[in-house]
Amino acid sequence: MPSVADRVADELRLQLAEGILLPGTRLTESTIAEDLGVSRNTVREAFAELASERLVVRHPNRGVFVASLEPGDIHDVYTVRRTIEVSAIRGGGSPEAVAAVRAAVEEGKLAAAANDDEGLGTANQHFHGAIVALAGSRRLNTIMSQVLAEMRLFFHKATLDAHFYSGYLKDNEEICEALEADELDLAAELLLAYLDRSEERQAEVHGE
Amino acid sequence: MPSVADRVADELRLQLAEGILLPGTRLTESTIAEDLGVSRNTVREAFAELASERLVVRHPNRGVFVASLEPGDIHDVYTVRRTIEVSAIRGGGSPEAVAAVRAAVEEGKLAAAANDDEGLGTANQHFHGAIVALAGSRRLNTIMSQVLAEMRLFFHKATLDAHFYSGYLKDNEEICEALEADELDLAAELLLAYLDRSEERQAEVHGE
DNA sequence: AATTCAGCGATTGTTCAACAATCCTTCGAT
DNA sequence: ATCGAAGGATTGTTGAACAATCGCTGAATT
Repeated sequence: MPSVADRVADELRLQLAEGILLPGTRLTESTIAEDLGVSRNTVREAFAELASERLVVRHPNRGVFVASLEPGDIHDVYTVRRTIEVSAIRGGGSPEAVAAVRAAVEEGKLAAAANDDEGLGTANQHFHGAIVALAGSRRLNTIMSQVLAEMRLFFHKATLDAHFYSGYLKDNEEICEALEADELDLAAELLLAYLDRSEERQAEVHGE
Repeated sequence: MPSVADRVADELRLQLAEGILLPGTRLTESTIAEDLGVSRNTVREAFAELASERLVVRHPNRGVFVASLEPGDIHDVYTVRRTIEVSAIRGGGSPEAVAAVRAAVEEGKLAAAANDDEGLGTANQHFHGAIVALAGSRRLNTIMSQVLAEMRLFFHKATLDAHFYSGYLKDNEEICEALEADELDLAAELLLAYLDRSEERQAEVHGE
């Protein structure tokens, strides 16, 4: 039932997440229209959607390019994450919402046991998504999922280091435990420290 | 140099903010295309833009309608505002950013002296925009401006009461003073209380 | 009288073809 | 080597067309 434009956007989102389309790549309307067997106009609508999610940047009269994050953007993204995630965890959340956080932690453990780096990454994203979901706000959830989608864009460079996420497992476990014990201030503190460290690493990998 | 689609979106945004287009109104592609002298396809792109800002809702195969916020949405919007604004004010901000907050307060005073209800409303929005700007994050700023745009949609009912904003002046003054005195916790507390009260009022006006 | 349903009109979703405007590049002139 | 002008490619925008879908009207049925 989803419109064609939506499916085109989905397909592109997928290719962006998979790293098939790397930051900076130019997306030509006509070629994508041909490749996916749709009209140029439809591709255009899909582009508008992706642009509103910052996955893609429009250069007027020049075309759309896969968004590439500069150091400033990295800090900015983490500022958003600190704001939203820390606030969400400070508010606690329903038992089901907390259970979702726990589930994400376990998902990460399983992925680690299976040596599944890809799975580890998505588990980590689920974890942080679940944390925001604690606030129970539809809008915060969509904001967060957009931010996470944006981050996937430049995670590909980061994931070259196979052990990139491995250290996060313990952090997530600790944060989750504090949350479950209703030690919200502690949980918030741990989360904040985690985000700061994470930003540092990203800056390293991405910095010049 | 802005594209035609952008100008169409701007025009519609204006009409939405002005209350010319009220929530629930149906927007027909062809009539808008004619009215503004552009192609239907271009209107379509503008719709996509507005939909991504939640100013407008797409009902597949039925058309787009001016977004109308239900009670749940009101709470949701205020949840976002509490999260972002309180976090921003807790972080303090550069002297210039604080000065911008002060400027918005004075702007409100002037509007009040001139009995300019409209001006009072925009001054209030500037105030809260300036608070978020304290965080110095581009993304948080755009998120906030979208939220404010969303709120303008249902402010029209609220503004029927001419004294709706009048009470806010003192609040803003106090919050600003606390901020200038670097009493960030106090400022955050005042802001939070203000937002809670504001949500209550909105719920009253809008609630059934 | 109320209900169901077929058909109709209007609107959206999508495609296609065209053209102006703009940008990038290449090539030639200086 | 620098500069600028022509050329090609791509985007921005339009207009027209058509299928799909929705909501409604009005007729047939119970």
